[in-house]
Amino acid sequence: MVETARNTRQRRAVGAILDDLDGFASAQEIHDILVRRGDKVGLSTVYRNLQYLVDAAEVDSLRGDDGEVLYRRCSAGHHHHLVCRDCGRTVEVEGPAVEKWADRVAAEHGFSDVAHTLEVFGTCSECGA
Amino acid sequence: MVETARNTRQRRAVGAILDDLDGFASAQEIHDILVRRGDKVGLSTVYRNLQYLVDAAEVDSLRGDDGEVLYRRCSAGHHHHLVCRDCGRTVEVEGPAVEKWADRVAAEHGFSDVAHTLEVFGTCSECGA
DNA sequence: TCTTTGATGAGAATCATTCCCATGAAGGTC
DNA sequence: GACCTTCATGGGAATGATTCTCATCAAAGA
Repeated sequence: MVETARNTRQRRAVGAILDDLDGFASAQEIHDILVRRGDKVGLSTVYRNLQYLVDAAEVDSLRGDDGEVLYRRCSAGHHHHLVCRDCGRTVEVEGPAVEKWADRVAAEHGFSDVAHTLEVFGTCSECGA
Repeated sequence: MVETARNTRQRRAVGAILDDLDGFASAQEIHDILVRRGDKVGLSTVYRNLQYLVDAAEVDSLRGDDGEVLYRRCSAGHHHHLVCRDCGRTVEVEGPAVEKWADRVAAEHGFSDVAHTLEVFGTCSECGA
């Protein structure tokens, strides 16, 4: 018998929130939304399911300024984020030049097995008004 | 009378550790080194002084995978880091093209007040052997 | 030496996140 | 549908980094 992830009410609820969200949100925020909405889901369960989704590459996570981890459903493939630090609104962006730069710089210094993190933060046009 | 930062024993001790370190270290690690060395410095004081140094741009900080904040004395000016994920050895690198790319992308999407985080991780030549 | 005032430190407080474990419910099987 | 196995859940405790509090200390100037 093959092990499959169970399709629980709670897992569906977390997924539904992520579908509705435009930008990144913390586990606590997602939990708050669920509670306000009337879905009873434990905080531990929210964390667990977010982690499942991250492992399954269905959700991207990044760390905000204050160290909180933020989550967002994202498209496949390597990309970076332009995030509004006020409202969290996010634009996925690509930077082929950056990828090449990182690889080149690493190679120049003899580093192998290279990875990089790159996020751009700013204030979006709406929040800046 | 002008307000100046006082040159305390504890502040000098934290600075001395940073001078000796090659790579990034956490506040707790720095505190451990001080204690082992026999310098009696409170943990709060280590945090405070590191924060002073960061504010004074004498020290760079970044967040490791586990969310811990790491500190390292760095040269002035905007730069990024190529960090060995095994031994922590760090090379400061510059990427003017990346800066421009980030600003351009942000501007294209109407974002203002732009900042970015970029760190490159890899395995250095020594650790890769 | 004396005074002023920022600096220190020990522990409490905070906050996100993870752990624990008794209970619940998917999903397969008959 | 009843049953069983096993993973999922949840609520509260535990963890761990960081910050806060505040009584006490010690720079640095007068």
